[in-house]
Amino acid sequence: MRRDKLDKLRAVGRDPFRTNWDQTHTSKQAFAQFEAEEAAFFDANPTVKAELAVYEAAAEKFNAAKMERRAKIQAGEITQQDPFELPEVPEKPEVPMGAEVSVAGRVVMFNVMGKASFLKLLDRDGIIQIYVTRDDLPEGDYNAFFKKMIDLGDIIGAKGKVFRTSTGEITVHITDYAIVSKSMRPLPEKFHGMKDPEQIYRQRYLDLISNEESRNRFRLRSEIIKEIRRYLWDRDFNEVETPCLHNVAGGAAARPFVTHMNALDCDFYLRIALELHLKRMLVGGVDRVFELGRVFRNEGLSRRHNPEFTMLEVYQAYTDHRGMMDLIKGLIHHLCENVLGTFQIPVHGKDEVIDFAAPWREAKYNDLVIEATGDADWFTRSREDKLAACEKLGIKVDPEAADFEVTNDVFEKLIEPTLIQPTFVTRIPKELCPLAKLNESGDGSLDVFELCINGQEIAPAYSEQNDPFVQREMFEAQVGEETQDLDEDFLVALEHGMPPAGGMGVGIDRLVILLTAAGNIRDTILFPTLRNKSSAE
RNA sequence: GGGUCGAUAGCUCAAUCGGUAGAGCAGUUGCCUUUUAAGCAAUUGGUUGUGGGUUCAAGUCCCACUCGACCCA
Repeated sequence: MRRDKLDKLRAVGRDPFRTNWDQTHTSKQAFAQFEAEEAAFFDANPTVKAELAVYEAAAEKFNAAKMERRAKIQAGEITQQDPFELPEVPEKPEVPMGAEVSVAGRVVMFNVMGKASFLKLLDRDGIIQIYVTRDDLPEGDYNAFFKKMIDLGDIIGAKGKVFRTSTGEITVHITDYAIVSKSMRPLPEKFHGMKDPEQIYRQRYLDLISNEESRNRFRLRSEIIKEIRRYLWDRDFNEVETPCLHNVAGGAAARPFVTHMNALDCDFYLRIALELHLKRMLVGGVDRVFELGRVFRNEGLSRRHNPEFTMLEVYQAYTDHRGMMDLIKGLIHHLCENVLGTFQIPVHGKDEVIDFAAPWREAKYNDLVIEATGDADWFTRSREDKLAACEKLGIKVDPEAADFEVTNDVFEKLIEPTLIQPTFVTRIPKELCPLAKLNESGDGSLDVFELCINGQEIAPAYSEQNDPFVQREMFEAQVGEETQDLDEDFLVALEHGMPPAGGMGVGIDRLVILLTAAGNIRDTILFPTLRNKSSAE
């Protein structure tokens, strides 16, 4: 269909896919410039400002009456032909037009009103309206080309002076334009936007064009990442990039993806964590180090899990998990202040608000379990008694699960979902993590915390294990459970001496879910993992 | 992996008990020089996810498959 238009455009020497357009202003920049010009004019002409206020009040009444009439027509109470009176509106006081701007963007609205038209262009900052009349364009252009050749979805450039319409919208009154890139396919429905989740993920660009909420969320994600970097750089952390292809998939308990390298004829694992390489950096003397990178876990998909996700890991020498508490609290406060402009974040789908400004709770793992089970002697009971107790509590547990796994099921199913406000869960049992230092108390708990917010784990942090002998023992205990291979190279690194350090991992996607009140990890990942679908049409 | 629900025009959605597949937006053709989901008039658009079955008759009932959503493991 639209191919015909390509030929017609080319026939008169207009390239439907131009190489450039000189965009001098984005929508936001044009608004800012005009508002400044307008303010300067009002300062010099205070009477006009007063007259304009009178006019705007009248215009508002006029528009309200018009809307009311339209609503009545829609409801069938009156018809288009019924007589009607609209309130009088005084002559609009003259405000000079602003300077000329050149804008560009995708046409997302096109109202032709006879010899004049309104269009809206979507650019990287938002949406700006342009206005054109027949007489502003070269003879014949408006009827033969402007109205005929521009479709919703085309990318156009437009040049003209800025003004404010009678309804108060800042608009560019254009005198020159060009179709910069013709769209061959129609846009999604303009009012409802794109709804089908599958299509949103597969064709995210259409979602971004038609859904402002989605656009805003991904802009926020970008700003969050920018501010995380700034926060860490300001505190003298070095950003590094370590390999994605690992010989041993270590640093976490997760099933890895396996891939094959032809040149060396050997298998590699896609990394499941950043930890072991970043600790090698500590050994190498990079005392403050972080990496923001993708990790891959070959596990299920859910509202909270995508097989590839973005992780921040931070390591700081000469501190411990307590230092990490200050760091993550400071980081989230920084994001609240510099990105969101608020410390209170609503929870998606719930009538609840997370208050980051209030003091953050700190609770020991064991205390939380005792509180949730109502059993002060929980930890001295046998595995069988615990299993029986779980049944009473309505928690499904694998009957083969080890003692600590039964308890951890209680934690994950009964406690974690209730931790909505920021909570540092400390003193986690040593079986759950082989890479942290044991607490001095000798009770088998670790000097670690798990920061839980909105019922999910956001950031685990450790006082990092730097004793190579203890580390080896703890690895060997884990390898038996087939979750991790033993990373001999890492142990050799530790044997060279690693400074005492605090380390932390932050799931960026989950953080973004939290901070943007999204309901699903897939709303925070541009192109979430989906099954291949051959009929991509 | 298990359960529940879903897939109808480019998009958002209808279609009663199994009986001629419709509407709005988008598109096309007109009218309209400050519109705001603009309006008015006309008009195009479909192998109802795929494959099979039951039936005089299937978008609708049955079976299998594909893709997805939600919940569970």
